[in-house]
Amino acid sequence: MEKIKMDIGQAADLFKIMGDRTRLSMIAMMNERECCVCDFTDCFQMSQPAVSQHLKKLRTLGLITERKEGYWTHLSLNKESPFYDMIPELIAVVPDADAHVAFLIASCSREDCC
Amino acid sequence: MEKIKMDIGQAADLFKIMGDRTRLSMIAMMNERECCVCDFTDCFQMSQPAVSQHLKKLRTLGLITERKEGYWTHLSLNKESPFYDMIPELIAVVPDADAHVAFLIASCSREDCC
DNA sequence: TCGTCACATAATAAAATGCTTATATGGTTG
DNA sequence: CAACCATATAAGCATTTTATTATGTGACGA
Repeated sequence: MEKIKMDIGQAADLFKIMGDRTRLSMIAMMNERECCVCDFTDCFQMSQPAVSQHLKKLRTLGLITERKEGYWTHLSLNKESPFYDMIPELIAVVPDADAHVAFLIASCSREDCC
Repeated sequence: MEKIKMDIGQAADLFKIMGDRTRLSMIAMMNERECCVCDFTDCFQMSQPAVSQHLKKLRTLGLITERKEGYWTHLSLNKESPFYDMIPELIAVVPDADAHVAFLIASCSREDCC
């Protein structure tokens, strides 16, 4: 196991990515289970390209991995990321994150996916 | 003791404020000890007004309190803030935060203050 | 009382952010 | 092959962020 190398600037980059309600929710949801892109377009009240661009930021930071299957793209937190271990701990600090995630996941109502 | 009320949007606001290297460092330093504004102008390679504007954001979120004494303004994390309990936990998640804070505090080299 | 010190505020400019609509892409299905 | 579906990318735009320089303010000390 390699030693994690991270300076405070990289930590700030992670906080910055999490400093948006939509992305924080996405991360918290993926912390619970693998999610399809369509889950996110279902959950959040914004256009599909807006969701896609938030995902791009998560990808650029190396936070997520994808698995394509038929029509759908399934997203997970990237186990190889140096941030991977931090994420559950950061989410755990947020009061009522569990309830919020449960609510969001319940509102992903596609039957033909996920 | 009142129950903390916080939705995910407010948590995102906190992450956003911490999503800047300078402010994250300031918060981590104040998590260690009370700091003077001059500590920050010493530590960070930017103008005094830039430091002042970062502090304004921390104030606007209600994250800090001040104590004036002679020339100097001493800053602490605000115990009344709903975020107060979260901060040490969030800082604890950042690898090597301790070493970084120690380095920064060591570089605050005023002898007539703090 | 006048200059100085720590700090805040104003004004401004450059860059980044986050949305929108329109369009492209690549696998799927008929 | 052709239409379709999930998703990405491009382009445009308003807003926000973050720095800089210049200036204001109020406490302190000679």
